[in-house]
Amino acid sequence: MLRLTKRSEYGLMALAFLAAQEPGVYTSVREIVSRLGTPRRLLAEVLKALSQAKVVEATRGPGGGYRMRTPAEELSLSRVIAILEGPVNVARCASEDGCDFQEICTIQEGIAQVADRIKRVLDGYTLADIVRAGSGAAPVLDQLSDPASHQDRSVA
Amino acid sequence: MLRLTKRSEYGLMALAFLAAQEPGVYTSVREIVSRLGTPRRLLAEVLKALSQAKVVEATRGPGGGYRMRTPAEELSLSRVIAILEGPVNVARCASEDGCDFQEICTIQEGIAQVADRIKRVLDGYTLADIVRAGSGAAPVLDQLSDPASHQDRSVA
DNA sequence: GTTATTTAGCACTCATACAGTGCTCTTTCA
DNA sequence: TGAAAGAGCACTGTATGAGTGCTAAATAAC
Ligand code: SF4
Ligand code: SF4
Repeated sequence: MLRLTKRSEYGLMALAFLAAQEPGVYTSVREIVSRLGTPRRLLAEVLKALSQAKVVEATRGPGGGYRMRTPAEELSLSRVIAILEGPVNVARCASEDGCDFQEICTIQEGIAQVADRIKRVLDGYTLADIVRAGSGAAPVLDQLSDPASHQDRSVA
Repeated sequence: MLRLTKRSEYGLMALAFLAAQEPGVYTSVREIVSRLGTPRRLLAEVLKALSQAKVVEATRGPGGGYRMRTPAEELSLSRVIAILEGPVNVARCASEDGCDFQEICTIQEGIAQVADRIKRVLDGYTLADIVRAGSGAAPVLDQLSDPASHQDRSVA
């Protein structure tokens, strides 16, 4: 359906929250959930995955919890998605499970291009960008990836 | 999983095939399937949907089938996807079913931006572009939607 | 060192969307 | 009149997504 999963969204919300905390301090799942209102256990699963991927780090016991490990400016959206729901493959032939039509498929190249462009968008957005957008500082990016611009080039 | 459904892919393959036929002639599902190797009934469903959406037109009876109705140059990828699997909504809060977190969500704006950019990519690609890419005419679009370019603007 | 707190690990269940199929009806041409 | 082809309807199986329960291991405080 070409939609982000809740795992990704919960993960991003939690990361945005963690990134806004005082650097170095640990925040427990309990507290994060009390702010976000997400299902407790599910967010725990998500944070565990992010921890294993070294995006955040954890400490157990009283006063324990999670804190950022990768700077928000260096954490791309595609990275988060890849951790939480697997690698982004708009075209199934690019994924490991492949596609039965690869031999005869005439749209393969075209779809691959589209997939690549979408991948670039996801690669280009960092957690910092996501957070910043919510703070009113709406960046101007409308002249980028103009809907029609690539046609002008390719037809020539 | 952020992936195109088979409906969309089958649809695009069929459209690419139809667009390559002699203008005006009708091609039956039977014949299309014999070339593409897709499940017969499923492709029929897909083409029916495309027909109802006025993208292709159909004639029944012997010698009947489908032919293009919307020119390949005017048929965007997002249009095809919308017909075959519903409107593209990378962020669920933008869709009709909404999201429970909209009130407190800090990533809403950021995600909306990402979703918008992805939507633009899909809007910008036409069936003609998809077909053309397979014909060796690989357009240069690498300097578009540069992964880092929007950061430079937004930080300033 | 016992206890409370908190993450780690494991293994499920339930809901939804995707993929694919069967059968009948209507239209159309020979 | 009969064969060909799309239109309509309703259904089944499978995969993925969403969410939960329980136990073990680590850590800090008492
Ligand atoms: S592009 Fe062609 S080959 Fe690649 S997944 Fe889609 S259908 Fe299969
Ligand atoms: S962005 Fe925030 S509000 Fe929109 S869908 Fe994702 S979580 Fe819900």
